[in-house]
Amino acid sequence: MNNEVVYPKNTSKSVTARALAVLGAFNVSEPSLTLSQLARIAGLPIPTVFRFAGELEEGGFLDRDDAGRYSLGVKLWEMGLLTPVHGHLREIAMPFLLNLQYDCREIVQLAVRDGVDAIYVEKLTSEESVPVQSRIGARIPLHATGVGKVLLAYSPESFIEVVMAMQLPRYTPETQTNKRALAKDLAVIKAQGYAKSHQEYLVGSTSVAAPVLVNGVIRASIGIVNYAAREDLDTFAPSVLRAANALGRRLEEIES
Amino acid sequence: MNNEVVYPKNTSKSVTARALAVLGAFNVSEPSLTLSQLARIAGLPIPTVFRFAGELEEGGFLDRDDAGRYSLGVKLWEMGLLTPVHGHLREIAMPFLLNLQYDCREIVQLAVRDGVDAIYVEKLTSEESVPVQSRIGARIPLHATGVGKVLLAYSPESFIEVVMAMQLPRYTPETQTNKRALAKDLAVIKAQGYAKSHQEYLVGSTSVAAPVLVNGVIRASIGIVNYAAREDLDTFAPSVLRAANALGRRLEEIES
DNA sequence: ATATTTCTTTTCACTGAATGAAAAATCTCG
DNA sequence: CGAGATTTTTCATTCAGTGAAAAGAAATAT
Repeated sequence: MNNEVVYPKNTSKSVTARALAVLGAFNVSEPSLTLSQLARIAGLPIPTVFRFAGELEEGGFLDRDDAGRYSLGVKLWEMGLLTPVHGHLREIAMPFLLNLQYDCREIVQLAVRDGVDAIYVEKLTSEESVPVQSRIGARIPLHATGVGKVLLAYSPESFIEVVMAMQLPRYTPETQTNKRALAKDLAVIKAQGYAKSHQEYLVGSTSVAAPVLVNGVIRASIGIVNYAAREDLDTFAPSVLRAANALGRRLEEIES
Repeated sequence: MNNEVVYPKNTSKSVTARALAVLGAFNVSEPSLTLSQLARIAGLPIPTVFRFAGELEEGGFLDRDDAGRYSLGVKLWEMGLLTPVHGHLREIAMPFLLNLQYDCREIVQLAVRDGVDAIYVEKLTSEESVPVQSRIGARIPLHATGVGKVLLAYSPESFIEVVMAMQLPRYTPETQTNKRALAKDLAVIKAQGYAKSHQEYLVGSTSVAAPVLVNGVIRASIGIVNYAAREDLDTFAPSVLRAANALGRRLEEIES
């Protein structure tokens, strides 16, 4: 008589990796999830997720509302603040961005490179209606925006080659997907010290961006954008440059 | 012959809790740690932390620099952005804060209540030299600051009683630690719709704060502060009120 | 240059903690 | 109120985590 229960092989992942998968289930369009959704997205059995979620909630990594829906917890937000990208860059950059915003009243952006794309670390806009363009944390291509091209232009030659070797997606008719043309763009940017971009990513958008150099090494990029096809945006180029330079100097000062 | 090795009892905590303890080892003053420090602070054996740290790094939750020092990873920052406090509050509030900053050029703060204290969700200042007062993410008492007292004043009576029953720490000679006097303060705040605070937390600081009400329920508090004993700060009270009201209305609109 | 200390990484015998099917409890909605 | 979906508990089973010890690297002193 064979009444033994079959316990299927525990698939690959470590306990820690599974727990993290639960946190990883959330994303911008689904910032709040039920237990079953969580389990489905994380690819784990419901009781397992139930256990993890309980522990994560305990630690403040997850929140659970009255309806039983989970969302990421305040603890994660607090930890994010301890991250170098926030604590060491955004925090220091903020006054410079604010003053730039004050000067030109355009959308101000701060971006860094992460892997082969750029991430918006901060975006300041006084427009109350939220245009979902360029959320903070959003990843954008290096070859098709002002801040992106600046980050690329000042990167080491070896890295530029890696990016050039990739398939460069086209977003608008103006996107530079031709490697030779892009290389020329980058040269121009380095020559004049800042980048102009005209609807290369989004039709109607124009941007001006400058590098934040710390002891000559690119650290971030500051830019202003206008989505309403404003042609004379580069009258603000000196302001953008001033902000980027000042931030670079401030960072040098702090790190010395 | 007894040569058996003694394997001591595995102390209490679950695997997940231990992994999270590793992340929890970081804090504002120690945003970057070596393996040994990490192990000491987390209270775990080095090899255990070594294993965890490897997995956490794998998932982007930790970063390791060339010197081998660990810091919290970009993934955590990205997750923090998905948190309701950022995605649903800070993001929407930002333009209102920015415009308020534009109007009065004072330090602008956005705070929410979390447990029995307030947390700064955003702080805008155009001052480039960083006064470490009120970091974003910092917890501040409810009874001794402008934004705190507003959050308290508009909280349910039952919660106010809980806070009143606590020992209210004194920070300056002006701090309201007397329960009766504090209750009167709160009544005044509700009557006039905003709070004034004069060096109750830090000598020399003055603040004005107003509630962000969503369908009549307190959600956050917006304030301006000046650390240079500026007496006439309340000339900006109408601006602060306008910003807080506008944000409240915007949130109602979005949530309907 | 060499010894000493400190920190990081690997190994491995051992077991405690995680697992998930199944059942029970609870919630939802026609 | 009953059928279906979702959440929570239970529990027999075993697999993944454990941390002492030793080896390997770095940093620091002699």
